[in-house]
Amino acid sequence: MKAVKELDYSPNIMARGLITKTSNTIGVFFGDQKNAGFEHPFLSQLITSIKDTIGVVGYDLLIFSNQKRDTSSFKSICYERGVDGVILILTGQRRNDEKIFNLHNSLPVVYIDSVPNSNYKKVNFVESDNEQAAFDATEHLIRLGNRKILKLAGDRIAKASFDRIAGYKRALLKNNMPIDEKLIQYGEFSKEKSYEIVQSCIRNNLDIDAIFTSSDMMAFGAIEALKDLHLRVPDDIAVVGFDDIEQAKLYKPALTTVHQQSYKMGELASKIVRPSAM
Amino acid sequence: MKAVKELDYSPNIMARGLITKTSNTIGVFFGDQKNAGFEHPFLSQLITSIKDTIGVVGYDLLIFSNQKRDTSSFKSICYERGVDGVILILTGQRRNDEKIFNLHNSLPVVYIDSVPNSNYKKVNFVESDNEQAAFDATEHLIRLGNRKILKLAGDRIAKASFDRIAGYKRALLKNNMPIDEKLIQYGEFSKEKSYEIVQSCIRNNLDIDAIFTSSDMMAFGAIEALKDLHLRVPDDIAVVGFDDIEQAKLYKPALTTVHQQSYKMGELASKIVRPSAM
DNA sequence: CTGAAAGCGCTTACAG
DNA sequence: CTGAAAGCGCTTACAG
Repeated sequence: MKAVKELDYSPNIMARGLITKTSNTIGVFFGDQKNAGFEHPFLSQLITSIKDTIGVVGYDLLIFSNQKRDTSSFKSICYERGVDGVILILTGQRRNDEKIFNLHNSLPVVYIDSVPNSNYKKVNFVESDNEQAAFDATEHLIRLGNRKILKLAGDRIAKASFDRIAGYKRALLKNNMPIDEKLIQYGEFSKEKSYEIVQSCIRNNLDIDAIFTSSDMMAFGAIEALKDLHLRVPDDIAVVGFDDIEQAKLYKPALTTVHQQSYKMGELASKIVRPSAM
Repeated sequence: MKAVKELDYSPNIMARGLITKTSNTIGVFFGDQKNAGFEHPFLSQLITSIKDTIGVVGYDLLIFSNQKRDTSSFKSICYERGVDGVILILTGQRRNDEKIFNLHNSLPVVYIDSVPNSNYKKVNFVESDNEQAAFDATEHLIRLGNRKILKLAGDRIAKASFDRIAGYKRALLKNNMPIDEKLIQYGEFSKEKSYEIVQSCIRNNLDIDAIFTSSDMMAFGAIEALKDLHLRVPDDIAVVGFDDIEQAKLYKPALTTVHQQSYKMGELASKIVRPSAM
């Protein structure tokens, strides 16, 4: 131990990993689209929480960023880097079933808020109760007297997207309101895309009195579009977001939104991926 | 190659690394204090940009999160994980010279916005021209007629902190204004700490007409404190921030602030740490 | 050009 | 209990 100190020695984890088949590393796959980078506050909070939670029990965090191997399956990428578990946060990203194939039976896997709809019965995942949350948010808008609520949904892939639409529909049905498919648009969780959709809806005289978006960033895009068209929020058109990111509080007037416990979600995912250690 | 496809084979990077002494991995040390996590938009943009830049040339990103080895030196941590280069983003964090000792001559190292003041002549670092930026911002406040400008500085360690104070001082001197050390306070880049400082300054009747903070988050803390004391911004007290994070734009009225090109900084740091590959 | 051997720095049985 | 050997999955010289 004296020599260890003197030489500032520490064991080479690669050599150790060759034997023990462990690396004390948790891998994370992160959306690679613009709207799904760390800049998104909800996602960066997830990462912070994962980093902290696994750090306490001795793990480092590997972010898969290498774009030169985009044809490999997630399974082989995980094997290649020898991670002990993997967390998938693929919000807003095209999911390729081929890439995910076989991943689940080779190491601990958990999705956060982005389990593919076709797959969610077979895998671990952490998410908010999106259906109920969307139901509550929509009812809130209805109680305020709104009747023509535009649902600015996420993508057509993730369970979270579908569930938020389902909650919206359930609230309409419960209040004996018709479901108009033209009032359901897909903003891909993108502020810019949402801006465009709202601009085009208003310009095409779509009759709406409120907008319920599937993320706060989408809500900001929607509000910007409304303002640019000289519509007042919420007087002319009410807007409700989803996520409750920091900006929602700072925004004046503060954005009405659905809170997601991002820190807790990251923590829980970390514990699922390393059940023994935590 | 047919077998490779069929078996979904990919080489074990640990075994390969044992021979080649490379891992196609860039390590990142990140501040571990509350105010320096990914939740800080400036920092999460840096990480996004590093992730993207190194990803294009085939690298993954290792975030050192393991808290169980906090006594090791950075050098031994890097050796242990076999990273090919390391980026240090230690804003707002106590820097321990012992930990950094010897790191610089064992692998490519670059600091972002956080080089220890005692060390900055010997190492690579990427930063804004903080002195000039602080000078410009302070002059802006002076031109608006402000005479008693509180400098809400960062910490007492980082070069960026000192440089922003230096720029502030130079602007005062150039305009024949006295430098009052009581008007320089350290907010540790923290919103909460800044809130407290401003509260206590005002309660103690410190005579100020403007505040120049060293980060936007600190500016938000300052503004919150002023509002809670029923002071108007900017009518009673003007506030200028630093960073130009997304929130600064969304805030109403928009926060006056100094722009930092965070994406470019991350990109540049990535290129320095892997000069051959980019 | 092909194929077997040596060796990277560890851990884990195993022999002494 | 101590110490040498085998082996993890690769790469790189080297022999054939």
